[in-house]
Amino acid sequence: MLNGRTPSVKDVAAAAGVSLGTVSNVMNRPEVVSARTRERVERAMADLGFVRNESARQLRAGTSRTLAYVMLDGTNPFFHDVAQGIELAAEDADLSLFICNSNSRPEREEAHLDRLLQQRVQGILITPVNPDAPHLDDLARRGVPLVIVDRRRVDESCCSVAVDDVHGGRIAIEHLVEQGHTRVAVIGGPESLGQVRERRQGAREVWEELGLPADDLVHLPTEAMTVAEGRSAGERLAGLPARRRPTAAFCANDLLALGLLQQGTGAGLRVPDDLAIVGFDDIEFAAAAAVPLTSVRQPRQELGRAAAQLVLDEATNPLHEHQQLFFTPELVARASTRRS
Amino acid sequence: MLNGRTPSVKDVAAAAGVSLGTVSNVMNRPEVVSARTRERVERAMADLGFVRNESARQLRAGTSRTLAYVMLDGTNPFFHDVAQGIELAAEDADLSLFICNSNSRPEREEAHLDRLLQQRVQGILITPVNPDAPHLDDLARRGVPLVIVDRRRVDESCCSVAVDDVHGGRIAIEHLVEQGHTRVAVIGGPESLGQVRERRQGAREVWEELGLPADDLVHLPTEAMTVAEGRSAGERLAGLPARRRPTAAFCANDLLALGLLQQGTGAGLRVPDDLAIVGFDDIEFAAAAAVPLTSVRQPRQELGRAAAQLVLDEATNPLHEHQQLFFTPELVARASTRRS
DNA sequence: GGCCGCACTTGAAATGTTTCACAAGGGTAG
DNA sequence: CTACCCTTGTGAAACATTTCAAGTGCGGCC
Repeated sequence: MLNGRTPSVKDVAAAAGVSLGTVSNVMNRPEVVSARTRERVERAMADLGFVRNESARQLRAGTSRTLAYVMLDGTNPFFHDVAQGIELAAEDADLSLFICNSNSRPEREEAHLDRLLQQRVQGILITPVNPDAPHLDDLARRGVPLVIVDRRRVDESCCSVAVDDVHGGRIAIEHLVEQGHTRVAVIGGPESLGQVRERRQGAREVWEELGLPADDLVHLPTEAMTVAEGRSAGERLAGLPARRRPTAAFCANDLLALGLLQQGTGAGLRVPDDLAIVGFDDIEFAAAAAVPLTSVRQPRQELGRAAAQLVLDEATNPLHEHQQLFFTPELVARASTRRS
Repeated sequence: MLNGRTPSVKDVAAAAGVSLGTVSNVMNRPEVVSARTRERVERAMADLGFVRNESARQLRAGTSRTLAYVMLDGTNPFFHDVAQGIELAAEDADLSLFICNSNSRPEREEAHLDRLLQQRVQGILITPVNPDAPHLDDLARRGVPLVIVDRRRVDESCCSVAVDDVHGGRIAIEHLVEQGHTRVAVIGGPESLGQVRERRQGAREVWEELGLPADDLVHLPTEAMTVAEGRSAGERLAGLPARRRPTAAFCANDLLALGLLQQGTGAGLRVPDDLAIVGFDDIEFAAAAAVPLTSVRQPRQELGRAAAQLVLDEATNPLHEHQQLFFTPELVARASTRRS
């Protein structure tokens, strides 16, 4: 009778000798069906190996049971920690999480968003290539709950969860100056990333406030935030004339810092004595580096969890108002800046 | 007329003055509809901001456009590289990829599989906690295309893609012995992981073949394959009496190796002079460690890509036969074993 | 003029679930 | 005995799409 098909509620109903509606009730409101029938239906389900068809459920209900996170860069563990935080919150709300990766390419990002729209996901969390891109407005206009993670829009037209990057830049530099450094490199790029700009801005602010000469805060731009680019920055650093060469570096993220660390030690520098290094994000590998890395810690999982809560609020609470959540990063001092 | 709803084909049809069927044709077989009508329909779609409802499509078509990968441990970058390979293949086939993470917990794994079944995904790729678990049989019996990644079943009852772990263990030890080591630690666990067993088995085989005393291959079990466990193994290693203490360690994965490396250098050991280290997987951070790590390289992305191709074959080719794909790992020698 | 074939379009059926108004039956209060 | 309620179960409608057999109109050909 099933001739190979996967069984449907109809088959279960037939097998248990009840109506469709009753089977549905067993699944969705078991309290309204008598113990005897319920048992009979459950038995039939087990016998037939029934599995509810989520598409049909969703079609009827008009809403899916999934959230989605579009991450910016799958090679950076930071985003996986954020995703983990989201997943925990999603699990609590009994939702699935769809994880996508734009790999910093706007066209991939758009393709993913398109798919997610088609899937009618309940809400979208995203660390966008460009938080002010117009296709994000489209989403908001469509009424899809949307939260921007680890960035924010200038016009605050949707929720966002981020860290105070300017402050992060400040505490990194304060720490280095406290350690006695007076010539510091600031490494990061591309300039199009708001975070790079803000972290550097924080650095510059403090530098100025401390009355240090602007020339001694050396800006080394990179093309991406990767280990490889960190190494390349290290080479450029080594190429500077000795009297201009910084004794410390503040990297806009930990991957850059790890690359720099590797290149430096490979070239015979002692860290931190010849070159002190501060990273940003405090990914797990920062602490596990052979010279454990001082880093500006972002509450990675917490970021994700908070973002998920915002998106759920937007999805379920009619009185929802957009919020810009801010976390304050902290400096975690480790061996890479500790004077021996 | 739409009163807030998101527009459906029906609305588009009305707006364009055609029937439902025609709108559907514009989307799915544009060649059968005249240029004029097509244009009119497309205009209507754009005006209304129509987005196809994937649930309805899927319900009618009976098949979804998604694959899923259930990874074992989200904190290990290795699995993300595998996922990346799968994603590339999925993208080529115009499919979405659902990424889940079981975090090595069987109950999370089952919960994820349940969900995926409900979603009627086209195929499932999984790095299971236990490849021989009966719930995997269920999937196969249900006819869901299934590929096991980086493990294999003893009964070969479904496709799998893996690396020859015994061989990996062999080349790691061969390399260390070539470098002159005659007392070597083998670090890894828990024993329930087939890979740990096989990598160690390869190590033992070579050790024996070379006629070295069994006692000098020291087994240090760990509770998990994490950086933290690597550090703890390092402490135990340091606690051994000097004349029994190995001069080299083969770790069952790179996270352990990184932990060991960190603990060792922190305790003042010189790597590789006092302690040589070989890891396994060759994750990106292995090369980027401050003492770049010698590692047994798995073709991570390739593994994922091949697995995706197998699952697609099973999903689309009626003549599909289960295959056990094997890749041969290679040793990548770096500073952590190079005698200075 | 009638017929055929072609290019395009239509409308209804089907997919699997949930919901909801309603029915049936049994118990209870009046 | 009746009227009512409560519990339990029913069956049809609705969701948005795709598919397919059938229909429409048109031009050409005999």
